[in-house]
Amino acid sequence: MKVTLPDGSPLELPEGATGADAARAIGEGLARAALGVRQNGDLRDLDAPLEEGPVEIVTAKDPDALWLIRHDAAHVLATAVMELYPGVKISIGPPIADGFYYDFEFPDGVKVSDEDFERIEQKMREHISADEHFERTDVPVEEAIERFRAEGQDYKVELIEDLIRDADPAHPVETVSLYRNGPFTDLCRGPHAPGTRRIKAFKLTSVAGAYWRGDAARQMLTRIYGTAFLSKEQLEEHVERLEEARARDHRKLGRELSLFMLSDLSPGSPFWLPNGTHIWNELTSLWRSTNVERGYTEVRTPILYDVDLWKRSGHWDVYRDNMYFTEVEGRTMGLKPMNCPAHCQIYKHEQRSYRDLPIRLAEQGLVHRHEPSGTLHGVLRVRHITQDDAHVFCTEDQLEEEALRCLDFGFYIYEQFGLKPRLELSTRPEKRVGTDEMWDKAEAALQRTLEKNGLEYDLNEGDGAFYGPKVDAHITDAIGRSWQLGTVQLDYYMPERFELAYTGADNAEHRPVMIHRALMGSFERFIGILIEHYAGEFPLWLAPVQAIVLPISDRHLDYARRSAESLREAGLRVQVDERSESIKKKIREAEVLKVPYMLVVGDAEQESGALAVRRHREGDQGAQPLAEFGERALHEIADRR
RNA sequence: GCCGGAGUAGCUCAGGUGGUAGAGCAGCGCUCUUGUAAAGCGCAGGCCGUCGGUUCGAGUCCGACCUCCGGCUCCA
Repeated sequence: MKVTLPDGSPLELPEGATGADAARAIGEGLARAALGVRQNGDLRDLDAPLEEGPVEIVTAKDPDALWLIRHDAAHVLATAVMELYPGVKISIGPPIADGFYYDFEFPDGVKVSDEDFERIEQKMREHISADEHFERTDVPVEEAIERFRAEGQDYKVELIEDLIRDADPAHPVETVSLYRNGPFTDLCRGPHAPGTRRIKAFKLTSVAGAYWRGDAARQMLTRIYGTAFLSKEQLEEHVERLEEARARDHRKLGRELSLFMLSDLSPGSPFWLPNGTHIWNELTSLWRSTNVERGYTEVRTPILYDVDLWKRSGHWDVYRDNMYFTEVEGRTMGLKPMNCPAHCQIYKHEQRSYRDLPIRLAEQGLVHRHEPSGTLHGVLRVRHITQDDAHVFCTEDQLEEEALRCLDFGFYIYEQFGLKPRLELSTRPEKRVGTDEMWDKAEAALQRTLEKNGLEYDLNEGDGAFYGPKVDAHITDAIGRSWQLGTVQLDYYMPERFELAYTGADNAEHRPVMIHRALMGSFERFIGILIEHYAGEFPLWLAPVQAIVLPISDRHLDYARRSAESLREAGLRVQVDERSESIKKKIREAEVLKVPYMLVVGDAEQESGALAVRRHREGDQGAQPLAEFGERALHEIADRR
């Protein structure tokens, strides 16, 4: 048979040759380095028979190599756990972005914690040094079911039964593949590296609960996470990267830089300290000025409403469990979890003409959502949420144009911070309102908007809001979690529920369409993301303390104070370190607090009316006249650099 | 909400098998008056998350609850 190598050169092999044969034919070194083989875009076992055509030998250099050995490592983990914990049931164990995991159901009363890792890792090492071969066999489904049932591996039985059930009737599933390494056999699609020894470095990282099949109504399994690499150095680098990431965790920086605090007395509700409030206020003023520029008008609405409003809006039916209610004088009131019903009230307050549309109402909307206790996370997931919310009321004809404006606005905002979120288009869910024509139109409008502007996005089918499709902007935090920032949602439903109307040119009543839109998402989350994005080293315009004056000794205090005062008058946030500490210490502390400018003043500066400017991280910039420094700083702020 | 782990001074952390708490940094006081990442000495600081139980005696053992951490489900 004939195969072609990536460089185009042909290779003649005997009939039934495998990837391993091909590698050996090319060279003994490649044969040793080979982990798998790729044909027609599929990764396959090295000892699987080849097909005619192009072939690629996968080695450690291949981007898929990590995926392979992490998958191997998951099997080795299960091997070790099966030996150490008789009676354990195994479910699934895939490779993931940073490593792998395996989900187990341990026998009653057995709890696994990270203290058990050493023992498990030890057992894993034994199986790795034995270099157990991954051997694939394809067996009839009945046989596989029999086998796993006899072993009491109910999850495997369920997996196979589902495979059969979900198969395309034209191609029923007749066999499944099993992979055996040493004493352990697992239901597995493969592929695997030739042997366990290819796992050069691994480490178990954490244990956690995980629902079987991701379904909260089903069994909670124990998930063991780990990671694996092709060399010890890679593993060490990975551990280092994790530590660096932890250093920019917004919860740590929030405390160290005195940005916000959290209290047991109001879980999920940040207290913004003076430093954090400065950042908040800068964002507010950016928000306010850009909203005005783009034709929005700002409104303010209550946070507490009669429950009738929530019944009318549909929130009572679908969102009640996440809302806070209180009773006053026999009347049930609910804290708003969203601002849309409030803005609908404002829309309804006046008679509207088609000439008025689009009406764009913006609000720093304070909403409360009772987020499940286990989901709270610093300022990224809170119960007290201040959205940079807006609702655009427009005609159907205006919908596409308005959606585009919203997205464009979002990008403008993200650009100010150098953020590059991923976009997701979510389409009609199963449970929805409105006609198919409406959905067709709304989805097409959003999609056209994205594509016309050459925006890349992932399609998230069936994940839209019950009233309309949406485009979300997502961003990843320091520890790899993904968060939704902005959202643009088209809505035909709310105007219906609230009987919103406008008089058209035809003098008849028409129903407007609504766009719900938040760009930062919430100030809380956005600031959290910014803290991590900048690792606490904010650009000058956001920095809570923009400059700190550091007198060399007490006799320079007066000049220090006067300099600070003059810079404050120019509009800068400036402090003075008045303590009788050494200049070294004052500098060190200002550096640790990531203050952008340190202004050292001693005899020389006092005499010439200057400041010895030190930039955070960059060091001494030399002396500058006070006025000149002020000018430069103000320019830097204006440019939002 | 679910599974697992944790809660000791403002912060970071020590306190085998029960005998009424300790360090560094921060804070305060004194000395030093300093030129670009930590001067020295001293002092003060804790209902050991909350409530209940076991015990002569609980930071340590048991239970419940609260909060936090890592995941899962859910979400801006």
